[in-house]
Amino acid sequence: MTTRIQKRNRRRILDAALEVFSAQGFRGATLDQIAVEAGLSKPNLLYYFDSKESIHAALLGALLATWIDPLKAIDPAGDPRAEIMSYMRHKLQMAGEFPRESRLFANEILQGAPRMSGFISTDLKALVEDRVRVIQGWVAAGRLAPIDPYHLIFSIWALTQHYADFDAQIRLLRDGADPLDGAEAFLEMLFERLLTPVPVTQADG
Amino acid sequence: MTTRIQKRNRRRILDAALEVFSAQGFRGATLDQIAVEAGLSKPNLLYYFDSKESIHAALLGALLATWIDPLKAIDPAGDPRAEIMSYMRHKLQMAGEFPRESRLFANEILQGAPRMSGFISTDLKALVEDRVRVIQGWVAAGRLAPIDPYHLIFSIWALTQHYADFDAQIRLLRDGADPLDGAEAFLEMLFERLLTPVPVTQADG
DNA sequence: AATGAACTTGACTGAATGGTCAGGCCTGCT
DNA sequence: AGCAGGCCTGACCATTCAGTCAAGTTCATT
Repeated sequence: MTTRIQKRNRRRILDAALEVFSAQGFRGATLDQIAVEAGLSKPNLLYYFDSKESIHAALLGALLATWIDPLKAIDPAGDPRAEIMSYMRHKLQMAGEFPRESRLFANEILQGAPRMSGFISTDLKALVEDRVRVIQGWVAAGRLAPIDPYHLIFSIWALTQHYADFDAQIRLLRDGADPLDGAEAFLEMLFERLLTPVPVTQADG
Repeated sequence: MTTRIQKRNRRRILDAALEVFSAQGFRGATLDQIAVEAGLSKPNLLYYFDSKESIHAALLGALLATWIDPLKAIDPAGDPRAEIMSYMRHKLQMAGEFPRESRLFANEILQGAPRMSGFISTDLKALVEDRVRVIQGWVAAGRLAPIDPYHLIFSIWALTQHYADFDAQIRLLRDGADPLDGAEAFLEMLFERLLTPVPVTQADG
């Protein structure tokens, strides 16, 4: 069983580790940094977790569920455009609320997903393929303008996570302003137009 | 002056270092890895470069110019939509041709741009601000539908670099298919629609 | 062929870092 | 209060890694 102290310290460690891993990557992070950030001694860290690796694994494990939930929430019976817009909004909100998690994930993928390829090529792949089929179904039923479902999903990921992952760059370019300023309105417009079939004009014909 | 051998070995080292740094990040990369990849001994690496840091600096330095060139190439006198589409296409092509450079850059920004904040907050910032003004000028002149110039630029960066930076994930999700398959057509459509003003329909009024 | 400069390397050093361990300190329970 | 188990730590170890160096080899030039 887990005691009160265990709960508190595990939480502290994971929070500190998220801070450090997301900012430095796995190899760049050190147990000493995490220990300082957590306000614990290094041996005490290793009392609660077997190794640096296992702290990282715990973080990734916790991340996976939260990461794919919004994609699951897409309702095949709902209005196609509304469902996709809602998914995009949800992802953008997560980029704002959990930027460290986003960067942890980005670090992992950038390095070739060494500790996540299993999850990606099984669970995530199955889910994405399912959602791809949902979107294809919408298109086939004439409820959505023809679109490549994979690239639609990738574009939502790219555009929303960019605000968390490239936060440092955006801040430097915009005098420290919150990177998400104006992002929602912009993405709203972007996806609204992307999902709206363009009327054929005489000029094109 | 630089000899034939110097030229060859410096090139080998930088190429090997790009391979390793882009895949492992600065701290994750080791001089031994780079030495093996370059087919040289570690002390020999340090005969050509002062330190690990200076190899990295050389790579970033070389990257900067190539990185901002396309943005410079946007012509204020050209057709707004054509110029922006051309910029997007150029960036996408770079993601395909220089994915390692893109990941090197992504690694750097993810870690908070510790070695690039100077460049970003001066040169790049000035250039981006200039291009923002160009786009605002186009909008003011009625040559382009109203749009937030910053987010337009960010969206081009996000969408194109995603294919290089998240290459591993996309490959795992699409059975190893080239991530760029279909990307150009998709982005073409996306930005075409984004930059095309939507006609007002009766349903909205 | 001779010579000096450019190039190369095995063997090394010191610092950083993940992890161990013996022993001490709390905390909750009786 | 006493005590058993959970909690914590200083000191330590082994490994990794950036960087050094003295000594050798190759190259261009004459």
